[in-house]
Amino acid sequence: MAKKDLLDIKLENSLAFQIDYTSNFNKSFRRAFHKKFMNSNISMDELAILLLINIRPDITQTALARYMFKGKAHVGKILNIMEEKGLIKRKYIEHSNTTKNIITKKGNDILKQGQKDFKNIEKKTKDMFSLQELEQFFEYLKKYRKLLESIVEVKIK
Amino acid sequence: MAKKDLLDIKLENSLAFQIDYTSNFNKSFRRAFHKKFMNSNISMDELAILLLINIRPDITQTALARYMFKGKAHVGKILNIMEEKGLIKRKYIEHSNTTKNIITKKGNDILKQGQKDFKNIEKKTKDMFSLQELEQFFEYLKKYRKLLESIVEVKIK
DNA sequence: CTAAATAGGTAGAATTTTCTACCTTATACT
DNA sequence: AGTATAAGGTAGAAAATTCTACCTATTTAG
Repeated sequence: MAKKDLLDIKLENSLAFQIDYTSNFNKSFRRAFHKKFMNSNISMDELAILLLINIRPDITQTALARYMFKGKAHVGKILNIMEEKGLIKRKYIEHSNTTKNIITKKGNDILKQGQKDFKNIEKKTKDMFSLQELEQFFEYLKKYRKLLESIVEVKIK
Repeated sequence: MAKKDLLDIKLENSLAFQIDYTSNFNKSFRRAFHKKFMNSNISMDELAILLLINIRPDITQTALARYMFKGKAHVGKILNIMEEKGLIKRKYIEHSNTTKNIITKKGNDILKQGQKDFKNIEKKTKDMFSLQELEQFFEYLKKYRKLLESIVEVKIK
């Protein structure tokens, strides 16, 4: 297993490597999770979008992209697929040059299920991390992003 | 800016979202960093591979893949590109069914430069994080990966 | 009022990454 | 020895993501 090997190599002391490693791990997890539990054929990105729209019904596609740190073109494609799947309905708003994404009945059902799955993860999270630890963890992550920003400007298109 | 907006939305309290956000941020950073500083036309992945081979000259392609949490097919392709670029020389070892990747002079020069860039980041890291904080950060990341593992098995092909 | 700059959005090509299947060799087992 | 199983690798298709350029509408500044 990779994890054990990691102990005897210097690279593991590098924060950049650690984050990267976790980042890739996370990505693989998302895929595996999706395959195992999302019987409704929805990706984690799609679920994240449903969650975001649910909280902020008027969120624009560009704002979605910023939250998710993906390109707006990419998010637009995901949104189109979501409409094809019947999870949302896209409606162009003439006087504001934006498209409103409305969660359908089907989308809402899946959202509810997804929220359950999310809650499950959050429960597990709370079992493993105290509130204080969690706050600190967030703080570290934020600090790390700031660190990166201080080296080059990070932006999306 | 997305960062400010993040404050007034519940999703930001989710560890999964935070990690994901940082993960994407990190990826964008790598790209931006590469564009700005890696005048030698080498990607961060390629540099990571050089670093790994440098530490462990006999590392196999599959092991590389495990460290980097990518598929071995993908790493194989990166290695081929690296050979085309003249960073390494790939040499098939008959009696062991493995391919040894040897860093060339050119690869070594770039490695040296890359190590400098890395050191720079590590210096910045040490300015921002105390040793204790860093250890804790690593611990949190490890714990997070364990958390994910407890939900579904995460693996690469 | 008008021109320039900005923000939301889309299309299509290009790139990156993953997945699947397959080949070869080494190792384990009886 | 002989066979099953695992490990290192590769090829090619498929999927995900990014990039570039463009269009439209809105806002801003002179």
